[in-house]
Amino acid sequence: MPEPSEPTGPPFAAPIGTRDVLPPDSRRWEALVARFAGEADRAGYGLLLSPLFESVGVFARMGEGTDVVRKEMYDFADKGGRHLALRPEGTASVVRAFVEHHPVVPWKVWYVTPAFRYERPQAGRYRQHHQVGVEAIGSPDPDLDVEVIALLAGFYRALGLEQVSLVVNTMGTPADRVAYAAAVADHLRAHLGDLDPEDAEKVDRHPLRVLDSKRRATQQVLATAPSILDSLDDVAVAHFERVRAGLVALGIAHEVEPRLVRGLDYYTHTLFEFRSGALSSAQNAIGGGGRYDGLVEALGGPPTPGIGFGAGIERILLTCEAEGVFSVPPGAVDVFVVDVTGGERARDLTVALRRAGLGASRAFDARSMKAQMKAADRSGAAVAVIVGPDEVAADEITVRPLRGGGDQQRVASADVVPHLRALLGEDRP
RNA sequence: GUGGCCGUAGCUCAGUUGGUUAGAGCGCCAGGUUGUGAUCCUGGAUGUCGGGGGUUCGAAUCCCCUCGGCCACCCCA
Repeated sequence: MPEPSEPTGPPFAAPIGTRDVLPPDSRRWEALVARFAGEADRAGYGLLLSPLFESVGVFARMGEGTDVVRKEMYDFADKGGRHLALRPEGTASVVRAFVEHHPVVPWKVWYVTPAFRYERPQAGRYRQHHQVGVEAIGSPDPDLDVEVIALLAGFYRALGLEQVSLVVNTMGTPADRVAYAAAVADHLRAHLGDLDPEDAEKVDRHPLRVLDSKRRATQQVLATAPSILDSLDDVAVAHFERVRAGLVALGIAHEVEPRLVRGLDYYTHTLFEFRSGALSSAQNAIGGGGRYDGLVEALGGPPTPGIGFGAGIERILLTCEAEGVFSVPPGAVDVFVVDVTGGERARDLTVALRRAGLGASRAFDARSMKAQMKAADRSGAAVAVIVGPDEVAADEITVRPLRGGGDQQRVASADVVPHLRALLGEDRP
């Protein structure tokens, strides 16, 4: 027992950068995930469930030079001394599972998962955020790139979002990528003194990351940097052309941004990012991905191409709010049982109604009828079923519509379920 | 990791140049005669003013530390 003089209050709160999502807000999450699942299912993608933590090496394959690997991972040693890490993004685990189970290709899966990164939180950025995503592994066909991009574009559209733009780029073949990185590094080294100091540090470690720097000094140097589009081989050009043609054919507006790099090292060929024009914060990337034709091999599998995307649930919901779309009504049961005879009848009737397929709730603690009716109203139920001494004596119950009018009436106990079904509509179970 | 702003009831916020038992709206709870919600009326509970320390006769108000939130950089979803 705390001393009266000691400060009270909860000793614990959700860790920095994390949050609880409570009802009714969580309804939006349910609905968003259900919508995504629907889109993915219809495109032939199956749900993949995989562990939230992996050997740290699985994620390290994202690139030793990336921030996500270098300083943002939640890694730890378990009691057996294994070096593990909480998933910082979705793709690596999927690829690991692919290598482990060698399914028939193309392997098309979707997922919904938390992702953990040790960063300073701000608007639209959390230490635990959540992503939905898909991966399609085993085919180099550029039309698969188009399918994946179209899937995400269709998801945004299904939510009602309109202020979403798509930028695409290509990193070319793995060889192109290496050659281009070298060319960029050469260029940057030639102008090392003119670069922003922060960016200058990255030149050796990760020259491509410098390309999308927003720093003014660096921008000057970048103006004369070589473009990836000039150093692609024929295969890469053909791939990119086919992807763009597919997007055009499907009416998916997009722009080519040759400086688009994205944070993960494994990308080859197609790279894309969806941005919201409705978010005021700097965190406007609401989904992105690309092709990773070397990653399966890096995780110990045979040379196998792959492509996928991840999309951030928090940011998507922020965008929906900003655009005023995808509002989800609060959950509601069909029936609320009010019992002022002690509660046994409410106990039995709610379960009976649920067994009959109806949504039913009730009040507890033997509260007054007024209080129970208040709770009934708050529950969102369409009707209240009232049980009092009179009803018990007559072996009846009272059915009272709570919205949309209609008079209450007494119904024989045996007829409750059919009566409610009729009242609630023909589409009821 | 760097910098700026902020932290008062469950929620949104007032709190005058530091001055008596810290307020409002919403929400919650209970009443408004004997069994009926959403409207209306009345009443009530809840905060040791994020936490700790300091200055002062006196601190929600000033100072320091700390925790947390927000915003920008960075990075990304």
